[in-house]
Amino acid sequence: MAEGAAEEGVLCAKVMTDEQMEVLRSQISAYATICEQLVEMHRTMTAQQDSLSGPLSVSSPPPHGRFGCSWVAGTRSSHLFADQPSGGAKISAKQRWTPTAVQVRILESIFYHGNGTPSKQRIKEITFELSQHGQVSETNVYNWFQNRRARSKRKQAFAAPSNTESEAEEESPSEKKAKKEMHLHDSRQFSGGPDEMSVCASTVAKDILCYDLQDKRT
Amino acid sequence: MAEGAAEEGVLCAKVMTDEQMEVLRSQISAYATICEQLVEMHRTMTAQQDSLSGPLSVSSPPPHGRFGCSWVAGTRSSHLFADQPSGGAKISAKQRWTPTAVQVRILESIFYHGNGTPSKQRIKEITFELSQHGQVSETNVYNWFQNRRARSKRKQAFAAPSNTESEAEEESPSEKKAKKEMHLHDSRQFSGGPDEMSVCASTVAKDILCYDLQDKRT
DNA sequence: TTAATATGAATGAATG
DNA sequence: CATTCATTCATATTAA
Repeated sequence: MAEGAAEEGVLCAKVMTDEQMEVLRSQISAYATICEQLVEMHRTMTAQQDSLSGPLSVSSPPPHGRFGCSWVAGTRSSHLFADQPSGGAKISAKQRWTPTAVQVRILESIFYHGNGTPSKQRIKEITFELSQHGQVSETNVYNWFQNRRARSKRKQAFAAPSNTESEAEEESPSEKKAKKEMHLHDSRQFSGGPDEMSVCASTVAKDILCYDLQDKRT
Repeated sequence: MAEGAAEEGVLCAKVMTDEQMEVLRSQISAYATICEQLVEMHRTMTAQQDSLSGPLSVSSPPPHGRFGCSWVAGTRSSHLFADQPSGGAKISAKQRWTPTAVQVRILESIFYHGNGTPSKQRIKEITFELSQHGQVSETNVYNWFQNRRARSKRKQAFAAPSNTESEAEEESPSEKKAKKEMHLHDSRQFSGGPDEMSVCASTVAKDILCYDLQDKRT
């Protein structure tokens, strides 16, 4: 259905009232926030499972110096196969590190902050901070920044050419995916047009709704 | 980008187009669904935690790529009505590039021709050629070759032992259909965990939940 | 509809 | 740093 909005003409100068806009914005934002909060809560709760609430056994929380199996941090575990004999050695499954949502957020934030080349020292710091939210190693952080840089750059290179949006083909009227390269920091406001609202909503404000949600769980 | 459109005050009987209405409905509905799923997951997890507490030491839960990444970070979904600029309403567009038959043929041909590593420049050329037969981006081409290479390698890994080995690749473009071996049902039971052997339980639980969740997204 | 497969895309890690 | 590899995720397509 390729329509170039030619018959529109007016181009929706205004199809929604401010009130409607406001309401919708709130609604969507609320949902987005709740979702995000839930994910975080879920993660936190699971982490807590580790320390407290161990009626059966205690299973050694990360003692000191060296954490047991740090490299098996964020095993994604797609399907059911997670039985890991926690005995002494079973290091047969080397899953790659998977940053948690919080970790990603932190990393993105730092990256966005403008440091293209974190020094060794900086890496250490970041690693430490991230370790508060999950297992990480300095190598992970290092790789992450490397990849991040490369990716950004390549995206830039690919996005440059004037992508003549010709007519849709009869076969694949698909649209090029546009990856968001925006790292919007915590701006607690929903300013901007409707375009922004979806983005803002998912990154802003997650303190208040937390309790609200906990109450809601029936 | 705040595109104004706020001080009109038309107040018509109909302030939203049907398309916009539809989009918003989908969006909100999607959020609602996600929230629902998350709440349920959280609740179930809480129950699990209560009954069988699995004090695993590490292994953060994986609310990551499965779904978390896709809607929290990814945002590949429709951008609300962020397409008012003459875009009209094609929110239900496909998100994944699907090469046309002709494009596939060309790609296969090039691939077979022996270019294992198309350079950036080569990518551009190929992209241009393909664009004569449908929409493509350089990223698409890049990914295609990446995937093609990996796939060839993998397929080759299995079928080779007792016949003409050291072969290049299958020349037939549509000869990639091959058998798939089952998932490795490697039941690795916890064998000899002397002490800490309560790690598996909770992990399994989480996996189930995760799986459940991802399955439900429809 | 559901399950299985094929395949485009995302990304951590490795290599030069 | 620049590319590439390997693994996994998400979705499109097809089969049961």
